[in-house]
Amino acid sequence: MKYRLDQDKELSPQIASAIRNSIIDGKLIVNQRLPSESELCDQFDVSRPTVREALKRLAAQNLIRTQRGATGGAFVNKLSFKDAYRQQITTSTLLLSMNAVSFEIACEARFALERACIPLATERRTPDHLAAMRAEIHRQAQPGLTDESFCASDVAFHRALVDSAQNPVISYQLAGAVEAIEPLMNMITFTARKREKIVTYHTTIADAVQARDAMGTEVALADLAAHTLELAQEVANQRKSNAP
Amino acid sequence: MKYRLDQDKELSPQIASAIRNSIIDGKLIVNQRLPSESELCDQFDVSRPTVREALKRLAAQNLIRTQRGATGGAFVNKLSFKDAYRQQITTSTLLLSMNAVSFEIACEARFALERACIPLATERRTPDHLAAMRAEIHRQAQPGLTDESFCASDVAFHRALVDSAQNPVISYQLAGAVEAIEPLMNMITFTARKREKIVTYHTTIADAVQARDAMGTEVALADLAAHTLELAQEVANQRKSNAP
DNA sequence: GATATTTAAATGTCAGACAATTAAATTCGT
DNA sequence: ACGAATTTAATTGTCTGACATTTAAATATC
Repeated sequence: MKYRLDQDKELSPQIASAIRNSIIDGKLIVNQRLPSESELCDQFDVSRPTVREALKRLAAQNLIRTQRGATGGAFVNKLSFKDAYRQQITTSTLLLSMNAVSFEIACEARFALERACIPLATERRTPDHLAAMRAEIHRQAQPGLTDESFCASDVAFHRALVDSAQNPVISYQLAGAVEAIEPLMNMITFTARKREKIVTYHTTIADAVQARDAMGTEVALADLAAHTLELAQEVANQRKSNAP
Repeated sequence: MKYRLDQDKELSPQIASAIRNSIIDGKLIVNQRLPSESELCDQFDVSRPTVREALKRLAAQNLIRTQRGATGGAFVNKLSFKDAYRQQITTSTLLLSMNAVSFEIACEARFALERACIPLATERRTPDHLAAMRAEIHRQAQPGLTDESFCASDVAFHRALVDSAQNPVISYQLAGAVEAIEPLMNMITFTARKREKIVTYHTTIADAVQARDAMGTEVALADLAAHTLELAQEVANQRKSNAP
């Protein structure tokens, strides 16, 4: 079955698009093998490099995987939540850095979105989730911790909170919000952040989650958001007075 | 300046990765021109098709754009919010369909996340935002509307609500949640959905936003969520009794 | 029958060529 | 000297054909 391409446009995006649509429409299902490269050459009436460029585009989106060898070929990939996380974090990170999003806007978005999971999190949290949160708090209180590790632990804490909602779609969506903003947060961590205070806020949040107190959790998270913004202001002011 | 690649692994992903990292690290900044393909061949010591496969991977992520001609080449793309939206919607849609996410989980996530924007939306909404919401409600009440148009208007309504928060990061994050779940919602629209009732809920939401009543908006949205879930249950039950 | 070898099919890479596009440089006419 | 038309050069897009590498299945060998 031949597929007609518009010869006036670039070919490889058209091929990629055609295959992508087949996947979205369900004409190609998960783990199904695509035709071999030479078969695709025949179908689309193009050369192998052109087909390969199209396939690489799809591989970049994790839509297909390729295997060499006799029974090899390109297979429709089951897009895992993990792959989707990673992609989303990369995209969000680039988006923030390239569009010069202010810390205020990013921080506002991050805490607003995180708030979304609280009713479900307080309702469904298990002892395991609580333990994970407590463990990170304990880590954050240790004196020898590097700034980097502290920041990672901070992310892990919020991740545990989000995961308490036990809704993979929410976890996926919030991964981008929480983790992409981490690089911006570092700016603060490395300078003004007072760990003790953060630990206190985290403890208040964990306590409220443990008590299944949605309102209390929301308030505590809002306090943390406000505190974070204050710190950012401080850092900004210091920079202004230091190097004018 | 030569760049060393691991010859035991595939080359084009390594090249793509190296360039991607340069962009993330800021070594390559927006609108900067990358070396020409033949220069990249020299730098990485590979052939042109290999370089091109790497570039196509980056193009698939909207990280670069290419231009032909004398002053052409590959340029670092400014990832726009719009591009990021589209990517996110595609990824989310595939993620939901491939992982057999239930309607309950998706719906729960969608409304939980949308709730995130309400405090900001009620505080910042302008007459324009209200007008956009009212316009969609008016459209939804018209009798001749196709199911498809009704669904599109539904999405536009919620989009206007989200945009009222006037935070582009929130709008971007929620685009995936709201729009990716639309295909799943269609399942309902085309069967049981009672438009009148939806219009009533939308009106209640718009009224609450107009009154800058955050709590009222949250309650109205929660009601809409509950109603949507009920409809889904109905549809599921009907299917069960129709074709057992 | 188990193990080693061969074979075939597929992707990964390379080399060189030509076409198409585009902006700059050049030429030509006035 | 200036403007318009033409040429030129640089760059990406595509093609052809070849070889290398990997992998599983088929075959041969002990």
